[in-house]
Amino acid sequence: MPRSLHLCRPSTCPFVSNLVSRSDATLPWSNRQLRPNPSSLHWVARSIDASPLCGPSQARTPQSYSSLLGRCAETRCLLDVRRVQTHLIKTALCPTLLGHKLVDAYLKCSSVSDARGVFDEMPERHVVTWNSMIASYIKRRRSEEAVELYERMMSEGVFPDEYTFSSVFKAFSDLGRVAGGQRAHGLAVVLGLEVSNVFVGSALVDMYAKFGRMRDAQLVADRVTDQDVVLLTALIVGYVQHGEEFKAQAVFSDMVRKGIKPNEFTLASTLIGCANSADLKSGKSIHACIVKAGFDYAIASQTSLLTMYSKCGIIDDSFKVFNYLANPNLVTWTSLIVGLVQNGREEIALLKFREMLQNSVNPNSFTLSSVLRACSSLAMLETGKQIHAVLTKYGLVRNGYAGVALIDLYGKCGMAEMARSVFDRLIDIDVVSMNSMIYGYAVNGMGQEALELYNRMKDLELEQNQVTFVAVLLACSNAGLVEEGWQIFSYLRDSRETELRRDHYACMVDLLGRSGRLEEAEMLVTQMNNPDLVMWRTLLSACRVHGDVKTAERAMKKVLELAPGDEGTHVLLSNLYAATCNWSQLIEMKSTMRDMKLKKNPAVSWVEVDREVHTFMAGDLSHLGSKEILNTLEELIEKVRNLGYIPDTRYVLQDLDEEKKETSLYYHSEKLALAFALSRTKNKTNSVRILKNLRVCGDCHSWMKYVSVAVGREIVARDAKRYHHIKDGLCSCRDYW
DNA sequence: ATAGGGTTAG
Repeated sequence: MPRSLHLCRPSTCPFVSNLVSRSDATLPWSNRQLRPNPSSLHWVARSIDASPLCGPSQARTPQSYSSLLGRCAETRCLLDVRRVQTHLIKTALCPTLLGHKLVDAYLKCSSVSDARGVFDEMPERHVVTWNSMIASYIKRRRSEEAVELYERMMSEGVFPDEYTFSSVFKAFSDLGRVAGGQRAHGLAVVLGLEVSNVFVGSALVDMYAKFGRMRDAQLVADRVTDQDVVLLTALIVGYVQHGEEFKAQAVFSDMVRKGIKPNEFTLASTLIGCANSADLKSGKSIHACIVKAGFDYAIASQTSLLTMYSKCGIIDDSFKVFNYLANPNLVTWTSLIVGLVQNGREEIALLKFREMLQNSVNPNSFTLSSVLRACSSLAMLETGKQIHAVLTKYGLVRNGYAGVALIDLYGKCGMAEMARSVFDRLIDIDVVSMNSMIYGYAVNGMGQEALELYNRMKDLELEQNQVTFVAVLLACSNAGLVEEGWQIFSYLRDSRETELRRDHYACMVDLLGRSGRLEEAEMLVTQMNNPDLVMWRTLLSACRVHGDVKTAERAMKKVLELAPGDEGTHVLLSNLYAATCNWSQLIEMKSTMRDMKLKKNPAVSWVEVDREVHTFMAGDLSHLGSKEILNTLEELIEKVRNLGYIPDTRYVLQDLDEEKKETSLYYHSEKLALAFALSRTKNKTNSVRILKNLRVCGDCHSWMKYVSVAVGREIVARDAKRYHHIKDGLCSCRDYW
């Protein structure tokens, strides 16, 4: 009988109702509710008597009720169980056995509350009933109630058995109750169940692994007499999740040697170990095991295989694994997307995400936070906002991971306020979310806001880590807060708590250098042991900003000692020579660069219009809309010249005459991108956002300030270093970058 | 009658 009959209401459809009652004897239990007046007690009584399972003569024996409940449990029909219970209450037959049957039937019908109701009414309960009740609480992650029952059963004089233990440890690990778990473990030892039952043993191994007590997990595993694949897999998972890939690998080889056959899950977990340690060689040997064992289509191990290849940087092989699978599930899709994002293939990640949706696979917070990371690296704000909407739809905006990804996106897209509103709605604020928010303020030059959060972290006694200090120092640096930065830096240097890292020094050198205190900056670099490339380069760029040729040359010497033939350095110094009109040095530098066959990393700017990314290179007029770009550019140039803009040809490194220098300035990638964006969004008043892979050029920076006045719109420009919010002729960086 | 391990993220 099709279940859809449930949709028919008996009272409105007498014909169907008749039909059903006539053929009643052949119906499964679950359709009896179609009868008129289904809740009547009389009806229950009659139907039980009339049931084909138990004729009138057997109707009142415990066996008949027992098998009736068995049928109800099989058909998973809650209403039937309730009816039998109603009938049963009037009898006083075998309460322990039938009570258990009722509890069991309710649990099979997924009604824990009904089961618990019966459970509580029972005068005495068998250990099996306790076990069923505890196990279903655990299955539903109601660990608190599971532990409560476990403790109550003992106080009522019922001893836990191997079934109890094999499920109850999970509740302790879920609640993080180490002491309680250990006490239960002690009892299991006393009852002789730790060593003799592999179910108990593996539950224990799993619990200790989840507590991070791998030594205890290993000790239990070693004591269990008949180790099996599940127990050893639990051990491997523990080692992998605590970064001991080597030991995981050892357990794996050991089990193979002992002749215990790894299954799909064992292979999956071992592979994650290979992925985490980027151990391609072991990963490939596990791949061979998978093929040999015939797990080619097993989803878990294939997903791990995909992850392993992508973490080893071989994303093409991840694709091969993925394409081989007929039915990738959500996790598989997500793994592929994550791998693509981690390997810098963000565009393909977004394509795959769309394909996933088209295949009716719904994303979760894992998927969406990865997709958001793709959006923020490409600074695709519009797409990111759509993902924000999807997160809202699934109720995931307050989720920590997704929230942090959103904060990063908005921070990196120059929308610190949006980032903050996401931040303020997070359910849990932790170090990572704090760091992202501080970093978001930092790249947007909002130093005070960053410091405020930093202080709030201290008030909340949130542990601060290396990332926190880098972010807050960067914030000081980008906002020119020298004193505040110096204070934090010296606090770090004097306290023994945190080890100062290269990045902290680099931020401080940057901060000192850019505020013109080049002497102190240089001193800080020389005070470090083994200052590396980054340090000298940081000093060098500070020299460029302040036109300090002498210090620059010392820094450059050091850089070239550490990295002979470093192109960035040559470019930086030639920028400096150009800016300070040291033409002879510039020419010399250029010929050295030519001799060394050094080429400038080409400048690229891009812009998102109508959810599409358009890329521009300096002087590249091959873009589809190049005619409209040139027209807009010309219009803009005329307007800004009237406002007082004068091209700053110091930023042209080629040896051209002045007029040609000016023209070459006009075709800088950021100008092309801005002109394009403006021409495509002519009748809009919101801000335009452009992005550049290198630092924004000085002339373009000043040009954009004029343009913001000319078109009356805010221009948000992200360069390699930070954000520039340009509005009404002023920039948030206060011409300091 | 009741039981144990797995794959995706900042």
